[in-house]
Amino acid sequence: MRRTGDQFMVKEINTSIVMDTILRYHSISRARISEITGLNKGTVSSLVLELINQQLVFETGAGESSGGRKPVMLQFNGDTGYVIGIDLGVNYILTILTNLQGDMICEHQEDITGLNSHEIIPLLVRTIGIVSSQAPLSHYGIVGIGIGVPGMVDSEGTVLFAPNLGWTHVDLRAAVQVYYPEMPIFVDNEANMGAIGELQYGAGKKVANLIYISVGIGIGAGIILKNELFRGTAGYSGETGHMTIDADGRLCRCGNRGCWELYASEQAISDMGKSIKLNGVTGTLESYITSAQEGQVSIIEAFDKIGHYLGIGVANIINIFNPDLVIIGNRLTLAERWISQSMQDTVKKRALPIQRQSAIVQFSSLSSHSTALGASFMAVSAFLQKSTART
Amino acid sequence: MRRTGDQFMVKEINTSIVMDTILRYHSISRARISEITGLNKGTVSSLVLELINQQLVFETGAGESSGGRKPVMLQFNGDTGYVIGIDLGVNYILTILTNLQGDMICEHQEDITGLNSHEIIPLLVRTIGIVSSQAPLSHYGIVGIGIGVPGMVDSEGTVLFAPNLGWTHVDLRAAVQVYYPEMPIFVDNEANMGAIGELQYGAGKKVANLIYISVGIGIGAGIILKNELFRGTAGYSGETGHMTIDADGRLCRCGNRGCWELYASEQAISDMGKSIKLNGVTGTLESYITSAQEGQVSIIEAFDKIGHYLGIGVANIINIFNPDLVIIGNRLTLAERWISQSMQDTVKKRALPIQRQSAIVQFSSLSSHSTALGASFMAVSAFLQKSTART
DNA sequence: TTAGTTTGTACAGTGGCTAAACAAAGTTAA
DNA sequence: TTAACTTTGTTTAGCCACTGTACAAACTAA
Repeated sequence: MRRTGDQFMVKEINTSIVMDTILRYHSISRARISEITGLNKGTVSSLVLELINQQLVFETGAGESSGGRKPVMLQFNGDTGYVIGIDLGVNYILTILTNLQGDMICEHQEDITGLNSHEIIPLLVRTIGIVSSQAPLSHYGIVGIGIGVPGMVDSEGTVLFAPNLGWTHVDLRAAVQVYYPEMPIFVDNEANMGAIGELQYGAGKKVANLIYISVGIGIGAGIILKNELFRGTAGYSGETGHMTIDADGRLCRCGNRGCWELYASEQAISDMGKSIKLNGVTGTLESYITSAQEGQVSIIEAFDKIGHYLGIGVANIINIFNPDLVIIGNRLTLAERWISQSMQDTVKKRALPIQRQSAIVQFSSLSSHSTALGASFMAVSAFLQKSTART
Repeated sequence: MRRTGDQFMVKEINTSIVMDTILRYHSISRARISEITGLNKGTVSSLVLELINQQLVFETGAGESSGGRKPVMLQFNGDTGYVIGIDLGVNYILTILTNLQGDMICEHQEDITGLNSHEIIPLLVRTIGIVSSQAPLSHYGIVGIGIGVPGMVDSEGTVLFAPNLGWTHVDLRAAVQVYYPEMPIFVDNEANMGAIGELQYGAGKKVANLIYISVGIGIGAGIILKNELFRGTAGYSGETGHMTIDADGRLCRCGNRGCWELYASEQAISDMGKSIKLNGVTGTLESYITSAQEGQVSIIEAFDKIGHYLGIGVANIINIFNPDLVIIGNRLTLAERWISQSMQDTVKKRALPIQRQSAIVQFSSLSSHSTALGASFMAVSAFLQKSTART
């Protein structure tokens, strides 16, 4: 049943409050923490002492006096440990190393075009080794690995279905765990990781309800509600790409008709491209962007149309969730310049007036790093939770 | 900032766990509660003693022995207080009186067709008086009032916009509070109340993620995620009726095109009815149902179509949320017989296979009482929370 | 120098929890 | 019938994290 309350729970809650306060204010004294949180000065002192002993917090010296004894300033010790975040894309692996504050130390990218899972996983493990070796010496070392995958992932870290990788039932967590038996490893959908990345380090820093829409070959969404990832009953929420926006529309490979991703994804621009008279365009998103930069009108109009359809789905999401923020991420952000205007116009036209007032729609501010950063934060979060739990 | 942990919080949490356990098992001994919850026997004893002193729980006598001393069975004292739940509909007020377990003691309905807010509110207050007078003598008496309204409601209980009532900015809570100055009063959207009603007393009793779709003149949704109502950032979530399901569809009064409620609501059936050759049909939902009962094919086909479009939106919601359960409520449930089949067929076709496995779609099991019961539960919930809080 | 302010620690007291002991009340079987 | 065992619910001692208060240390300002 539910966890019962006892003194350890109280301490855990309060330690976490103290920690969050230090993180939020960056540099703060014990006295201020006590004031802000409402915790007794003595309580704060004793909790901070433990955090210092764990090397999670350190004293940076005296701060400015406001007419009395100078405060001793505290800071989170971001470099006491490091984590690895991996964005396993359709044709690339992006592996990054960050400290506990999300500062990126190094990154490494590999092309995986045409490889199958038996080739990809060893390569992925190799990238972990490469960035690990770049980690500065620290008290805790590497404390966790997060991996974002373009497909459905169950709670055990098994990739159930990743159509664009051609994977079904690949137990990715276990496969990596073999190489790092003691390491906490977190595998989740790429859109969920992206949503967390934006919430923690991107545009959604001070926001409670955020929908991250990952627009690549298909469309997926990471849903953050009340500051928490919402995964759905079985972990399959956010399949917004298969939301019907045209009841009698084109047939989708999912069996449904008029799915959003048929009209507003990388796939959609390719489909449009085929029917446009091309001059030297090869069919990749990048090639269409080049054409648009060169001023080819038919391509620019195609992007405009994509933006319109993107806006229809975004407006639906706003009407359903009433979020603070909708963030468009993943590959299609490359075409922001040609998509943004028509998308925003359509959202303005289609979302209810009362929703528009509060909801903001924007493109990812972390560009191509949302997923990797989110994945790394999963590991950070688990590490801090474990650290502040019962001693 | 966040609430800090202290011994009172621990007690509150554990009291609430004990209370929930008693409610769930209906009749249970202290020893079993201790076993189930993991709380120490002494802790359970002392918490139960307080609940008994507050008359929230009582001992019903000895239970069956399992080879030792007979246990003393405990039960929740549902009749220690009563609450009022009100479903303010477009042309009716349904006011019910329930005990703290949701058992309905009496109900009262009034027709409000053609009345404005200055006439409706006094009438609503009068219905409160009528059902109040039916309340049996109890220790706490009437402990709260909940009201469900067909429109957007802010956190202060002001009805911001209720198009079908013709209300804008009516401070309903304050208006009722005048008559009952000390009474806790909760005003919320009718779909939110319905969702809570189904979660507590209806089909969604053992479910974490439930979407209640209220299909009346328009469509609204109450969203329960992780056992909690999700209201959105400003409280305007669930405006699913204005989700686009046909990108180039008909114009809606909201300014958008192809809104779901144009195709799958009471309004939709009326619109269809106009273009059907009628024999004696007057244009109300009831009249169409009568025609369908009489076997008029064009009407039956119209309902079938409504079911199809209802299914499209439901499939979208399933793909987005991955819920345990979707419940269709409000007026259109009257036509369940003619709508259900085509709706279920469409959902089966349109929701992703993996979602279908877990999600169930059904019509309300509380029929027309979901909203009133949900409203009454809001009051029960607040009362119990207050009672188990710090003494 | 002195008075006042601010910071952080020390210490007693509170209260809710746990573990263990125990009394009461039952069953089971020789 | 009696003895041994089980189960229930209360009591008691001890633990631990919190709070409030007192206080020393360190600083500002007049």
